[in-house]
Amino acid sequence: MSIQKSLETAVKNGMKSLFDVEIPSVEFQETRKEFEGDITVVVFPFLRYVKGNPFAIAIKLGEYLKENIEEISNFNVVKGFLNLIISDVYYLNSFSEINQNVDFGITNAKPGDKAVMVEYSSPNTNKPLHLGHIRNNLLGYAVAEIIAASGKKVYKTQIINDRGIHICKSMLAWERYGKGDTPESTGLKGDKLVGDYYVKFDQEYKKEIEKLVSEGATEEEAKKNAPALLEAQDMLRKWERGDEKVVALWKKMNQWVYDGFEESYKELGVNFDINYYESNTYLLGKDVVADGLEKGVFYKKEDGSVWIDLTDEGLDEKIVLRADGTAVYMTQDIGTAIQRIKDYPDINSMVYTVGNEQDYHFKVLFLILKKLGYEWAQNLYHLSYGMVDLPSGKMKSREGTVVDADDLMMEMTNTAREISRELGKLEDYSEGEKEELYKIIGLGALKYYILKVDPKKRILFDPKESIDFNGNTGPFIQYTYARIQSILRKADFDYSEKVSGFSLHEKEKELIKIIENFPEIIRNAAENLSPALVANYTYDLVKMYNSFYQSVPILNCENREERIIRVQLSKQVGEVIKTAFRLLGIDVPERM
RNA sequence: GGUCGCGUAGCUCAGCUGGAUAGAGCAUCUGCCUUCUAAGCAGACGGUCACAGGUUCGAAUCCUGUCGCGAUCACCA
Repeated sequence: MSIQKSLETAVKNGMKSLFDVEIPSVEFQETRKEFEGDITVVVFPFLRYVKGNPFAIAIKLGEYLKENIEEISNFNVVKGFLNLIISDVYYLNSFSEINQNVDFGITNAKPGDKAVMVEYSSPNTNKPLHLGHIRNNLLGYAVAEIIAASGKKVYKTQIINDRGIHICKSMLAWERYGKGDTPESTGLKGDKLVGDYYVKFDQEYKKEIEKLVSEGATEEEAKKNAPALLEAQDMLRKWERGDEKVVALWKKMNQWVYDGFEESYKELGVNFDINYYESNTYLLGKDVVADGLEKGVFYKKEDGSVWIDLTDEGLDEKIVLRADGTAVYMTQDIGTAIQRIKDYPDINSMVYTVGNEQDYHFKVLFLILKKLGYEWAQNLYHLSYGMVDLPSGKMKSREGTVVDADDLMMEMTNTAREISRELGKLEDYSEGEKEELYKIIGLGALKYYILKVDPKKRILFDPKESIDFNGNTGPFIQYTYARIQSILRKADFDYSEKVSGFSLHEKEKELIKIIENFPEIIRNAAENLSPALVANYTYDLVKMYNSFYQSVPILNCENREERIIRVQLSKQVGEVIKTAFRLLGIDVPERM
């Protein structure tokens, strides 16, 4: 279907008939804009098979192609670069096909195909979501959407870390100092309320340590023996025994947190198909360990702990079960992975969206699953991303140096409101419509800001320098979309017919070329688990469209056929923007 | 110390499996709103692609080493 594909065989045939050589592959690239042409064949690699002057070979090949390939209207040669000029007819036909495709860019999953499970977010229930979670959620959600658009069924999931000492700390502090406070009574979001008690615990704990130290204890002893910690540990034991009172409190406070998270997720525009809870999964994996012992994948040390030796793979030995038979993090993750395949037999691939601090953990996890002989273990991916750092360093929730997710989203909306009011283009919108729009723009700015960066790079976020709304930003792209919609609203004539018989403007041709790439970009982004590829593609497209928009009249174009193709192009660009942004989880406005 | 990742313009980032004179945005400066939304467009300024070797017709891209930053190397999760 693509011209490149048919050109490849043509070039091979040409080399065969001209020089009697077999060329294994042909390298194409877009012709640089300082030269005339659309696609360039790099002739240098052929020198390995044909002796001679690259310039002369290129000329001969060019003549052959012009002669034999209908779409090639002309060519020129610069050094070893054969620049081919593709006829307008090709581009018009190609665009017409795209234009008729309602879901251009999207490949639908075929029934019976294997599915992918994408895990992201995976919060702790003792503190609210912060900027780091935002990156995680946006990446995970976008990657899930992109994989789905590339033709696979996707399940989105999160594993909620709802048990452990941290949540007991919040519970304890709430019991001690909470005086029965609830989200309703305080007006606080549930996750915020619980988070506050987590901080409160830490403060009290520190005070107790200081007190013990002043009474003569060493720092070590004080940390271990502070009453608050002992009580929290006691609470955890009670929880594990199923103590009714503790479990009830645990359920109540976790529910507050879930309600709070739900609000944040909704605001952020992400969702999940299935939730897993650690309270259900933390015991998983132990039987697998027994199985692995039998197979000889693991071995037991004298004290009874179970290990895997990965030194042959250049890694260390790693514990998979404690001497007392309890599970470690790794045990749990092994068990959970297997459980998921049991729960959803149609999946054979999983993507874990987790920060790069856990690179090692996932390397080991995947290796263990492979050694245990699960064939789906070949298709496990760690979508590893860099931390979001503040100028002051790492975010630490206990020290209060965090950028809260809800606050940040609200600030972005506020900024959008200010800018929008200043521009004053929406007098006829109702307050409700305006507020909705500010949210779309503010969140668009935030999401694009984070997603346009290669996931594996770390992001330095300076809260004092607000996120931009001009240039390579979400609002810039949204603005272009809105502009296009404005044109479409005004286009009160039938522009559905396929037109021809005129020569394409340079910008029109460039636009078609970029649009043609969209499906390839999605495939690429899915394969590389990189929404940034989609973001940057969209930017390039929009940049080109704006240039087109400024340099030619669209609705006011004299020639009827050209007017039609320009409106069609505008509409198509709008659709690609909309689709691309949908994959990134960003909305587009009709006006702004 | 071992392992992994990153290092491109003053700042934030693109640059696909090696290809022609390394591209955008922000910031600074110049132009463009009586025509379809100026959150825009056109242009100027700005680079020893961290450094040193190597591979080859050709290296920001691949390999090796050095330096810098980060992460990790828990019977924590």
